[in-house]
Amino acid sequence: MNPIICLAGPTASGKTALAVQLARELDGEVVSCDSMQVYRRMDIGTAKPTGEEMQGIPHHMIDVAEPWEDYSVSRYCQAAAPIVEDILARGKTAVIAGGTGLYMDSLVRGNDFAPFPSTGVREELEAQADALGLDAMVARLREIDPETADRVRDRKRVLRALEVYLETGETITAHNRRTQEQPPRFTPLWLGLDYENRDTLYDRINRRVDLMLEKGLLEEIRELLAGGVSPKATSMQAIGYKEFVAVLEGRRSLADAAEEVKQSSRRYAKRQLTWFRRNRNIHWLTRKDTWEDGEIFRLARQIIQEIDK
RNA sequence: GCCUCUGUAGCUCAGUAGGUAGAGCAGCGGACUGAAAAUCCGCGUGUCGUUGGUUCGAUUCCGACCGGAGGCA
Repeated sequence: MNPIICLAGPTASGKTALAVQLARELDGEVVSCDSMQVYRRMDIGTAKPTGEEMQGIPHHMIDVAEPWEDYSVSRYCQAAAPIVEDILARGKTAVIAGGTGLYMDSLVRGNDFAPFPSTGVREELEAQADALGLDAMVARLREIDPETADRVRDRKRVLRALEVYLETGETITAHNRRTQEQPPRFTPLWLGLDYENRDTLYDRINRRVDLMLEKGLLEEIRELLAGGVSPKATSMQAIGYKEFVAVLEGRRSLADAAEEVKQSSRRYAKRQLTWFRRNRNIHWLTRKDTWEDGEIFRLARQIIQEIDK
């Protein structure tokens, strides 16, 4: 029996409930894999599991950062990997569940990240990009790392690739190749959650946004801002936060913002599915509209048992 | 009841002097190695209301009908 289960899926697909059910069944603990649930006091808008929903199952990697900090993949992996090891050492099952594909893949593969640039390097590159234009930066990248220059065209990645080279003297292509040659850190059993009909998932997302507002999302955001969190902080770029900050500042109507949150969440779900679809190891649990709660769990259990044989 | 306007993509609309059509938004697909709930790339998905007529050919012209909006009564 594989003591590591990765449970992937788009937002609002039911990961939280299934993760807890699996952990109960398999004597496990949940390791959250969510780039926004790491922040404390961002509870409603990130759909963080409540104490009741956790049903006594230990949950890790939730509330591990302050909302004014800039969290990152590497920080996540550094903290989560030892936790997974520890769960295994205690003879329990680690249920790694969440929707942040980059974090999950990086944790499992044991990705090594090029160091953060020394102060000023990123700012300098940003300034150059502003002055010379993105094309000029791509041209510069092409001289040192043509592979990345051909593949990548968005500003963030072009600048990051340059930054890594300037800082380490190694191209990001070489760095990635080197880390990918390493054997993966963990070899989990992969499960993916999806709905047979996209519209069903979208309905759930829409309803959940309304529910968040009813639970007091606006008040939660008000308190975060009052507590000194800048609207520019990474945490405030989360869907359901950045839009409602504008409402609190009187710059847009609640109805208008709520619509955008729903739409952004739907697009986000689509991007998550795109990310996970390319993972050929995932056993997809496709939920049909007619299914009742519990059926998805029975399917998951059945798949786990079959693989075990 | 009569008159006028209107009906084209999921929505708002453009267009074809007759040769089966295109924008925005929505949607769909993809990429992704220290911001990833971020960032970026690609793709029109269509009984042109219905039905007759004219025509080699009708979404386009003509008639009728159906739906919508407004006006007169």
